[in-house]
Amino acid sequence: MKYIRNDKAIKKLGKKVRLLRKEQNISQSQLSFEANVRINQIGRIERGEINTSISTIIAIAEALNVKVKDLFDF
Amino acid sequence: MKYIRNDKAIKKLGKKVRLLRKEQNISQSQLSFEANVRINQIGRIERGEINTSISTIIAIAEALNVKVKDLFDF
DNA sequence: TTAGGTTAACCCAAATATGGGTTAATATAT
DNA sequence: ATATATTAACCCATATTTGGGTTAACCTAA
Repeated sequence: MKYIRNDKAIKKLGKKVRLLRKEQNISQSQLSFEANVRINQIGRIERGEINTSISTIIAIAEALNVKVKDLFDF
Repeated sequence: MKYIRNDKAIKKLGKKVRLLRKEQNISQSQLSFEANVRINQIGRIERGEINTSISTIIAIAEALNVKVKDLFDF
């Protein structure tokens, strides 16, 4: 991951997504469908494995019915 | 831009970056140096041309001395 | 006008994310 | 214990970002 400058924040973001998803009692599969992001990506994002894009994060935030800024309040 | 689902938000983000940069009276070149992101990327992000990564946005936020969430308050 | 600084607009190679699929592991319920 | 659902962990091809560079356009001051 040569272009990743801050993997701690990426992991925090992943945990935040997982937390919000769990709070709403939905599976990765359901979030995948709602956000139109492949379940592979959802998993990788939650595990903090990838440096995902703004567009993907926006789609996930919308699917979780939260503001994008709520995913970054750390 | 096949993976971009929300180009309006990407354009808003670019405008926000440019606004904050102008407010601090620094050039793209200076922001590029501070964030360790190439000036090409800074320009493309400000113009809303690309769907940049979380890592790059975090680096830019830090260079602008703002919270990441401040870039998404729209 | 001229020089210098700033930004835009290209090009290319490499790194990474994404989509799409499969299979294994793990948890959960019956 | 046995299904069933959920998640992890792979693989690959393709799309996109990023780095790195160059050149042009535009502005501003000397």
